[in-house]
Amino acid sequence: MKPANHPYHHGNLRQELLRAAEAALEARGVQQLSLRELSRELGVSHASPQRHFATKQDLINALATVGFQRFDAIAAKATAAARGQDFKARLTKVALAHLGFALKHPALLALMFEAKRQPALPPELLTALQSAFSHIPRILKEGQEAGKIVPGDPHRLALTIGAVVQGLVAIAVDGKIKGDSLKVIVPEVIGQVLNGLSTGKAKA
Amino acid sequence: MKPANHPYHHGNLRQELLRAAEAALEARGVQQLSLRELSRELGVSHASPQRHFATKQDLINALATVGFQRFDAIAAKATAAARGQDFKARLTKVALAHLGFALKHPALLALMFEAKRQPALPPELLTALQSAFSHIPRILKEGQEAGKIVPGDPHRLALTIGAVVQGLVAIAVDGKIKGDSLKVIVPEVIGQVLNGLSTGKAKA
DNA sequence: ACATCATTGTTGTCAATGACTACATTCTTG
DNA sequence: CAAGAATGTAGTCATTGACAACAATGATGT
Repeated sequence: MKPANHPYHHGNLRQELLRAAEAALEARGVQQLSLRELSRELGVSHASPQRHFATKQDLINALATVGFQRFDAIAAKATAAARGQDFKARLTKVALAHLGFALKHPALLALMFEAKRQPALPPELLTALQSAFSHIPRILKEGQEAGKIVPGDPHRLALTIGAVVQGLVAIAVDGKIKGDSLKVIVPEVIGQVLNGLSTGKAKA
Repeated sequence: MKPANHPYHHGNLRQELLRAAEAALEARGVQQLSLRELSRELGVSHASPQRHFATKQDLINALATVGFQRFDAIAAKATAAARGQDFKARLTKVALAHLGFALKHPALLALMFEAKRQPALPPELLTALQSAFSHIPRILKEGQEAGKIVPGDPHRLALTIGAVVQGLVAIAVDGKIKGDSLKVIVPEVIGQVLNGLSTGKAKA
């Protein structure tokens, strides 16, 4: 009846739903996320989301998946940009990339980590997740092979750095680190930790 | 009508609600938490929770508050038990206490951190939260005053250690650290980081 | 071209939920 | 022991997620 408004087939509903959902998520939180409200917002019927997300949890999982994919893309770009640079510089770049993402999309990040806790992770979510968390261990492994840091179990070393970055992210999201000081604090913290892991003891 | 079953006044409904809510939380997740279901479980009417928690969010906030209080108590006990011990030992004890709590109550911890993200924190929640996170900075400050670690800004140092512990917690909750190896890994990671922060460079 | 069928969107409905109101029972306290 | 505060109950409402039956569009093979 209203082909002027929109054709019967939206044509891009899935993407729009994800977009609107992310906006609503950042604005009102996960608890307030309502499929029907999203439908209203997009001018579609209340049942149309079902064609793209069988259940509300599926929409949430899809949100988490694209979140991890973006997370991954940003980290990959950061490592690429730092190619050839100092080992520590690369690590710092990736950490900053993580933090930048966290500060830009705090609610999405929270949703991502909540989704990670699901007992049965959807395969795509698992893939996106693994890829997103592969960068730091890879850089560490390279640094280890170059003899820059203590040998030991690479898994544990990655754990240490991963813990630091993850913790920094959690703290930064809480607003405990003011925006600009990030570029100062992150290299400092990374430096302190690397200092404890490095083979040579150059700096004080 | 049924004084045999239970008296008109439950007498302890608030506590029981919190208990049942925590159980349901760990069993089925926050999303599935239902006030009516809790009421049924406790054999009370569907409206009775309102007398104790005006809104569902209030129940969640109360859950988060008791969570932080327990968190705080455990950390306090750990520091007390390690009184007089090595600086590093005390830090490790607190970190282990944090991790122990996290592994015992993963869903509650997730809820706590989600609750922390609320724009307007209830005062009691804020108090409990601040108290729970006061232990590591205090130990660090003591260590700093004793000249064990680099002077610098104490806030930043606390940030570093806090980040590490928080990160370890997040990783441990994911099951990435198998139960027993905690006692090995945590001191190791703490040692590595402290190594980067310490004034003297004793160990390799 | 065009019939067939899968996609995608719509309307209608249902049970469950959180919140609200009016009312009942019990406890407290002056 | 009377008055009122606490606490619990029954009833109701709008909203929600899920489901089913149906409609419109798009794609495919011949």
